[in-house]
Amino acid sequence: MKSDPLSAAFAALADPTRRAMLTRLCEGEATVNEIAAPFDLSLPAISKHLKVLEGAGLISRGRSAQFRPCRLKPGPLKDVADWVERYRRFWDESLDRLDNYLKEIQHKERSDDA
Amino acid sequence: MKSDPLSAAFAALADPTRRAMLTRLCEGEATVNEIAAPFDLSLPAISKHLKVLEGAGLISRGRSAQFRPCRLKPGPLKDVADWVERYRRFWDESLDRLDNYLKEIQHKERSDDA
DNA sequence: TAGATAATTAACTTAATGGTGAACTAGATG
DNA sequence: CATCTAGTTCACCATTAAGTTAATTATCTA
Repeated sequence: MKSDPLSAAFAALADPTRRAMLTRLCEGEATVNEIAAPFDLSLPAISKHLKVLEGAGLISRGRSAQFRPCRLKPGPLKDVADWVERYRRFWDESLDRLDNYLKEIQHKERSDDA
Repeated sequence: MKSDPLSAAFAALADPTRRAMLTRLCEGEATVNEIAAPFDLSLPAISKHLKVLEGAGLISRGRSAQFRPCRLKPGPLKDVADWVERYRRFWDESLDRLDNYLKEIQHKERSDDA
């Protein structure tokens, strides 16, 4: 993994387990065991995933008693969104082209029917 | 790397070299050597990066003579944008909170002055 | 045909990732 | 104090990633 923050964010998001963890944290703070519950993974594996998310700045962790509650830190998600947004015109254009193509096809088929 | 398309897209984007390649392709089609030029990397390394991008569906490659021109295929970028967008309210909220916090601080400092 | 150019494939090294079980730390509670 | 709960760290293993040089394929051109 490269060390720049944006690369770290993308790398952290490249794992479906970690994305699911973030989705879970949308509902609010959760302990490690709560986060672990849906996954068929050992606790050390969960702990490592959380460390990756924390390293990317996507979550932060507190302490209360023997719990280490995690919460979402959306900063890097905004950076990812900003980076990707610069390409919006391309997919908008592509969809336009697809749309035009489909219309063209339909038009042609209608002419064929006639 | 996980095999689902969204994970593949995030993983492909987790490398600054590959992100720079995509940025280059915003300007239009380019050959492998053109893409390689700005980087201090061997051609096989470039070739591998392009294969990762192609595998993630982020570029497509044609052929004309001995050239293999690459072009941007923005589909997966839209999927990434869609995934990340679901978190927008969180960073908006955070910025709101930061904004409120800063206003509070300023207000407090003003009271201190008084 | 011979050789130059564009790019990929092969074989290999090194480092990082993702997982495990076992041992450990910290705090709550009988 | 003894023990249970929450979670991390350690030591290890298998797989994948990212890079290299050398060899190979495909196409154009003298």
